[in-house]
Amino acid sequence: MLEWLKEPEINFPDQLQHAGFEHGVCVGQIQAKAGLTQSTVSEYLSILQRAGFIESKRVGQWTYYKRNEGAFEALSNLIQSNL
Amino acid sequence: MLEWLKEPEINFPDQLQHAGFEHGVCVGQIQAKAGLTQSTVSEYLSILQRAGFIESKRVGQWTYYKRNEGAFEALSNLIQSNL
DNA sequence: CAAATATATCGACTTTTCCCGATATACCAA
DNA sequence: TTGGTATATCGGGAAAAGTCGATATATTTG
Repeated sequence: MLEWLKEPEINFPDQLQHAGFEHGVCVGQIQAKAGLTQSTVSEYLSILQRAGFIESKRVGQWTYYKRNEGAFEALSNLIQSNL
Repeated sequence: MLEWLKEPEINFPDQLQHAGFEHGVCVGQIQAKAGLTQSTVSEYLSILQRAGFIESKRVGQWTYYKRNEGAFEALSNLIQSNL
């Protein structure tokens, strides 16, 4: 999912017809692509958010998730310096 | 354990009296510091080795493990470029 | 407000991981 | 070769993570 969110236009072309990608990709799109149930994907996304790898933005009835690039940079640096 | 192996002299001073750190630190030393059983530590180390993070060298009845710094560098780069 | 849609949360079940004791293997010393 | 020490492997029980269906919450539309 994290890799998918790197290129929303390529991995979630369906969303383009309804909304842009300013705030990220909505749960339903990710769920469809993942092939897991709605509840599983929702929980998974919330875990990634709590871990800081993605951010969420509620817009109407949709919740959009997008990557927090800083977290990946930080993780990369952490491995390089502390591990 | 991976962090411990960064500075063997500091984290495993006992070993200095018996051997150097050229080949790393032996299982017993790591086990004592970890506070886990011998079997658990042995298995853990073999997993880390299979993953490429450490290398082992058998010397007599001892097996010494040391870090493979390249693996950490590679992981850091992987996160930065692919994730 | 009622129905429809999107997402979140809950409880249970399954799968995986963690960690142990027991035992096997390898090596050394006498 | 026998006994002692160090490490590896095996089998199982406990803990954690993954996944689901059912249900709750939030939002939009009529």
